[in-house]
Amino acid sequence: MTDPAAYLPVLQTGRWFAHLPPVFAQPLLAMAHLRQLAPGEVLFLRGDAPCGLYAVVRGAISISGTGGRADEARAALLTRLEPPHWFGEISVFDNSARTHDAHAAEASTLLQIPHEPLQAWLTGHPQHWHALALLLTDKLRTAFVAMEELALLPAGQRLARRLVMMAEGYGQWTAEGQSRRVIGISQEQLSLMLAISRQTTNQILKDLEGRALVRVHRGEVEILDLAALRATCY
Amino acid sequence: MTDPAAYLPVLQTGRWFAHLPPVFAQPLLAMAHLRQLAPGEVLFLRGDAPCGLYAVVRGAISISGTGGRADEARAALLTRLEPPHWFGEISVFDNSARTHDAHAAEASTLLQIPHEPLQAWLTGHPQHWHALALLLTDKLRTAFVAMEELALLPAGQRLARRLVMMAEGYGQWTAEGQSRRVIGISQEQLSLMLAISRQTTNQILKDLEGRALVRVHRGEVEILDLAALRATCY
DNA sequence: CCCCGTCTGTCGGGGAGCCGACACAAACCC
DNA sequence: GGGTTTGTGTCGGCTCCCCGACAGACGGGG
Repeated sequence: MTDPAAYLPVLQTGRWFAHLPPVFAQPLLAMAHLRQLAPGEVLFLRGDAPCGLYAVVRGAISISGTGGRADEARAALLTRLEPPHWFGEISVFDNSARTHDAHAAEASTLLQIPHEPLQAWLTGHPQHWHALALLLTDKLRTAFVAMEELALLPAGQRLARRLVMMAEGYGQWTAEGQSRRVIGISQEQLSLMLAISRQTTNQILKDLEGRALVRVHRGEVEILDLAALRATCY
Repeated sequence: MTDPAAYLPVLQTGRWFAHLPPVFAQPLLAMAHLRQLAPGEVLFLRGDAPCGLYAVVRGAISISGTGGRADEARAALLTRLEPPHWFGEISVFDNSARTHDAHAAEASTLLQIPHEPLQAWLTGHPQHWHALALLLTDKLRTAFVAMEELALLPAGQRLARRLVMMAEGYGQWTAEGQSRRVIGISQEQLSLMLAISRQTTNQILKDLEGRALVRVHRGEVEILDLAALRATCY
């Protein structure tokens, strides 16, 4: 499977790509290269020069921030991107350094639209900057919600909300109302995403399990009652 | 002073507007209306329909989020926008509801570029979507930094960093290395921006004052030693 | 199969920061 | 000028959550 177009069905499950006009979607695919990543392999690091736009079509990519200086170990995990998420668009717009580290959480396949060809094509078809900018507004709206939750909500509600969001693909799926039953993530990683300690995360999950809202397995959380889970967020 | 062009000198002090090509800057000004706001007056609320793009040219606008439901009193203050800040661009791009409330923190003057004329003009000149999107990337980068600080840093360092950012106009000024000596904001508002209680904010400020980094007045913080203040952030 | 690395479950101590309370000072308004 | 409103300074109790510690469970590789 060396043809990016083979992943069209996956890409179509994403809200952004599915709504793209064909005159933009087709050139995007035509410019795309396939990129295979082994588990743990680094795609780019904070501060790196722009290298293009990416889409996850298989596996999962961890987006994290190395807290300040290199000698400081504490890292914040921002999110975990699964198909059909697009990312890396900030540098496409402002031509500046990467804001975060990106590395493969598991064996993954990416579509890469390299920086220079993309810039050249957009220069010739500037009306499509608008559609591309919708990736930015999506992320900005998500970031605002996350900030507010981080500032105002106690750990339990933050965790519950994040589980709901992850179960629903962060609202990026084409299909309305659909949700994933099993979320594949370790408690450790979950705690890093929420700025909660691993121990507290475990405690909250156990509480949710006791209330029959989720079931906890090794390396994954199974959603038993999404509606009730959403209700605990208030 | 009823002509938007009269505020050109103010606008030119902003990084974004100053770097705009004249073929975009001039039509922007031509479409702009002046808007006067009394202290406390509401410009728009979370959930409102798009009403255009704004620039602060006098006074200050508070951007805040009403935490979830109306009956819940706790509100997070996101930021305080002073000249020559532009804002409101998210809705310009995705045509969706406002993410935050905006109200005048003091008597203010705004430039408003109404939604429909702006959309129409951009449809005719789509290459300028790119420049407009730089407002989005600026805010996204700022939001990422804020999220990481909120997640990882203790209250004291967060406060120190925010003071530095405010003294430097959030990096939006054309002039390099310049900074404001006095920041006009009450401790109450400062605490809301940082998700710190009013009492703790006061305690930290008093500590900084004891170390001769700032001086605290009623409704304002005076920066005495910006370099030393920046050093306390690590 | 067994070993070892990773993940999970749980306890208890300690601390940062929240919250209610209250006194006081500065601006503001008739 | 007197009363009101808004902002500042400060205390002590309390709570949520962090953190170190450790034991057990699972799973993958030699």
